[in-house]
Amino acid sequence: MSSASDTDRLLAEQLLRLTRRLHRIQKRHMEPLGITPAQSRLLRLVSHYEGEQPPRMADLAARLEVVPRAVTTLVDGLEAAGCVRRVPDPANRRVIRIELTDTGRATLRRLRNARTDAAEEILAPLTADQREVLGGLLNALSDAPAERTC
Amino acid sequence: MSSASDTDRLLAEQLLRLTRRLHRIQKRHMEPLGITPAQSRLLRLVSHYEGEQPPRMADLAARLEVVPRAVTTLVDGLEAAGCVRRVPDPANRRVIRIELTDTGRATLRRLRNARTDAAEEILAPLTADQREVLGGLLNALSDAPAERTC
DNA sequence: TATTGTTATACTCTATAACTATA
DNA sequence: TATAGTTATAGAGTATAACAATA
Repeated sequence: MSSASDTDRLLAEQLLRLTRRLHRIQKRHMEPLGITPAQSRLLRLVSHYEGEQPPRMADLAARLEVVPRAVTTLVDGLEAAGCVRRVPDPANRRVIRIELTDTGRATLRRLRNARTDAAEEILAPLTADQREVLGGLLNALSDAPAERTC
Repeated sequence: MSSASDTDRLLAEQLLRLTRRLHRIQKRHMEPLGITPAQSRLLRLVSHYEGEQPPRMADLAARLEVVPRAVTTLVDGLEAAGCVRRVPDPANRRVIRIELTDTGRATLRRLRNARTDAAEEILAPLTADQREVLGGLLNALSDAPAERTC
């Protein structure tokens, strides 16, 4: 006997278990680049602004769904690695804009392979069709529409 | 233009983003019970041994896919909350077995609602059919067969 | 007074390494 | 010598609260 809420709890549990594995795998693939998974997400987010005005700290926090304080630490790390630059906004001197550096762009290219390898490793058991179905379901589950990769 | 590896990277990303949300939601639902999500997982795992011999620390670590040291802290917390008991194994005095207490069983019952609510909250956008498909895919993705809930 | 980002602090989760007590 | 669990330590990720600078 199993009810619908049994299934739902199990689903949530499997989701978390799977993601713990994915996180471990990503970390392992990214370690040689000196970038943590959270820094990688932030770096890619910054790259999405290329061509527009660079994002503010607050923009990044909102898009990552974390508090601004969390972004400070991530940017500290990326700035120390030379991947981004803090640039004060002349129009509003409270605002700091985060610019991608050439090093950052190079790191992103190397990161792409690491992320691909990690994704392949976790998704290996699924066929291309199944991956598409999974993508559709995950899309339906997120409030916001999917972010563009690369 | 998007390649298969684009899709895969995006999928991994969505998975992690979704799970960060789920983790936040679970935490919020469990906070009133004084139990963290990781403690909740351990507590449920211990309950799966009811009727058999209680699990050793090493068993729990293996099943949770973490190092034994991580289990020590979780059991510390659950023991302080009165949910489990450390019982030395008389047959092998290096071994410690983790027994569920009545308080632990009561907490599990209350936890069940919290976990259901959290799961419903995150799965709300999906129909029952979609949830079933998702469950199948997640099952295919895990090496080990799905753990029993409850 | 409200906004932006920071310093200060803390907690969860997990890891590695070295140690203790058994076996 | 190998095993089971611990103490000690560290680091990633995230949070809240108080604060400085600016608007």
